[in-house]
Amino acid sequence: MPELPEMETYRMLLTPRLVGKTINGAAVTREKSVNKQAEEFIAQVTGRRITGMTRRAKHLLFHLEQDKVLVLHLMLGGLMVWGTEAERPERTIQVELYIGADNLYFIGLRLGYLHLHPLEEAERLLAKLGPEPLEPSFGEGDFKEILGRKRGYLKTALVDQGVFSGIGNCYSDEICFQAGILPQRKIETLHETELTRLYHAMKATLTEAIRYGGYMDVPLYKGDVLTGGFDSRCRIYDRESEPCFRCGTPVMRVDFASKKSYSCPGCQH
DNA sequence: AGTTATACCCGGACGC
DNA sequence: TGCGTCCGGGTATAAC
Repeated sequence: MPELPEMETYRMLLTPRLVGKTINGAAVTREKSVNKQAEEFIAQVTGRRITGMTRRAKHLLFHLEQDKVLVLHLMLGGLMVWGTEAERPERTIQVELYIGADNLYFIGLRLGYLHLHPLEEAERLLAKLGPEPLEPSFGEGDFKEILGRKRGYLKTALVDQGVFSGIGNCYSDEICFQAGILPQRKIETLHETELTRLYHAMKATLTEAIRYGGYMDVPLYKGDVLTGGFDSRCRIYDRESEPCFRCGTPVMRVDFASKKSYSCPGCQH
């Protein structure tokens, strides 16, 4: 599911394609995906220029003229396709934006949404999110202090958007694997050196995932060779029973706290 | 404060 | 090909 690296990839790829352009129109085939009546949503985005693209956690923000912002959360299974009318995906499309000669198609918005807010309101809605793990100012000391305040399972804290933002099911497992720590460890049992490893694993894993375009399997546009490059670099996620890349032990799926989680019982402790 | 349960939502994968 | 069934999973919320 789209997490921080996937949304950051979308942000990077869409910025040169959208910023400075004007939304010529829109279509809403699933009204629940937007926060207004379809006609009102279309009327309010049409004619507005896109002034910038930013990301906060798993949210992608389309900044529009006059301090309006479209806040996108893809939740489970949501994705975007950028292409001409002829390249319209053979999928159910919930929302589409017409921008220049191309369309931006929003697909798989079941629980996901594209909400239009005044900038102030959007900021207020996003204010309760935890710090961005890749902010350069987010240091090892901050990481240890924040995690040290929590109890319970390590994985639960990693995917908690109020603790660190943007990490989901896949990357929490990848981070734990890289750090050599089991996701079902209780936070209070983690040693100083393990916290250090987790901090560096978090930075390294997310940075690498962004560099390779995340693990989404549908290209954003025809000829997009970046999106999804991390899929083949996932070390642990969704590899149940396959040999661990580090020690050969079969990867185990352990479900706890109503989450599925993959780890290696051989080299994660 | 942590933990668990539940609702949300429906496309698409799967089985027959 | 067609039709019915059911899963997925981040987030908000409530209850314990």
